[in-house]
Amino acid sequence: MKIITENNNIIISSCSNFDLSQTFECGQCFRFEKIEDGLYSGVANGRLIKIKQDGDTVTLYDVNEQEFDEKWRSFFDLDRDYGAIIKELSFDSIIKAAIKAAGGIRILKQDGWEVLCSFIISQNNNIPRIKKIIASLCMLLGEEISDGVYTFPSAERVVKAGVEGIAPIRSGFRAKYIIDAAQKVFSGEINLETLAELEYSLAKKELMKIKGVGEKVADCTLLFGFGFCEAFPRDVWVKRVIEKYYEDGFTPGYFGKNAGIAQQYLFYYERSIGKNTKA
DNA sequence: GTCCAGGCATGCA
DNA sequence: TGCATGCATGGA
Repeated sequence: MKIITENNNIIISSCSNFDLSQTFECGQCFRFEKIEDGLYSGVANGRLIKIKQDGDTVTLYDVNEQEFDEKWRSFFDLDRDYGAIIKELSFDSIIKAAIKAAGGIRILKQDGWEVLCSFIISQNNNIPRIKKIIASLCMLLGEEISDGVYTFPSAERVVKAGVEGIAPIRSGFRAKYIIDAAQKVFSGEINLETLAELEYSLAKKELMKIKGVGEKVADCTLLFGFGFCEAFPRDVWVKRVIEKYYEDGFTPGYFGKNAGIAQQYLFYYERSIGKNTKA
């Protein structure tokens, strides 16, 4: 991997195990959209960013070196050796096939509060609608940083809006969960600043104090927002994979300390099969 | 009209 | 501890 700055763009070349479309379309984030082939735009780290991939070259537009080092390097998880992880994980034919299909996924290090809130919204819901609800939450309570572009609202803003206040986003029964999460985060009852320092099981317990946060939402939050790669969210797709291919041979801990990354490969893989075989 | 969607809270055995 | 059911909403 080589990184240079050119015309206030960051150009990353020889970038292995990094595929933008897999990374943005594996369901870990909800605020990035494809503008054209290989070009994505979205809001993260409090700003709008455009990013493009051409072969193994990735360009971040309008980003200087300092901002890249402070924010985007960790956001795209560029310092993790995915090659080594893939090698370690390639111990059965199923995960091997999943890696073949999804080995370019990077686990994005997103804002913890945003991830928590997003995955509360995700429950018993479909991805297009999850995106819609999040977009309208941002428009309703976020900060407009440029024309029609909004940041994700703070927990404080959400608490102050209340269940009635967020009614326009039409999140249904999840509204009370969103408010409970915002209340606990804003009050400090749950401290997201120090959550990453806890042991995985303790961090998970903390998040599950929130109404509407069960094992799956907690695991997604820990994996996508707090760097806990051992978190293995069991959603319907992954449960399907386990039942279909592993039967009884699957135990907690099967994928080890990078179970979360394996989970994303399997999730993407199983969904892509569905898409390709739909006559 | 019916079913489903990156689940969870609740009640009951 | 484990299992069935309801839940808001919108698209297929």
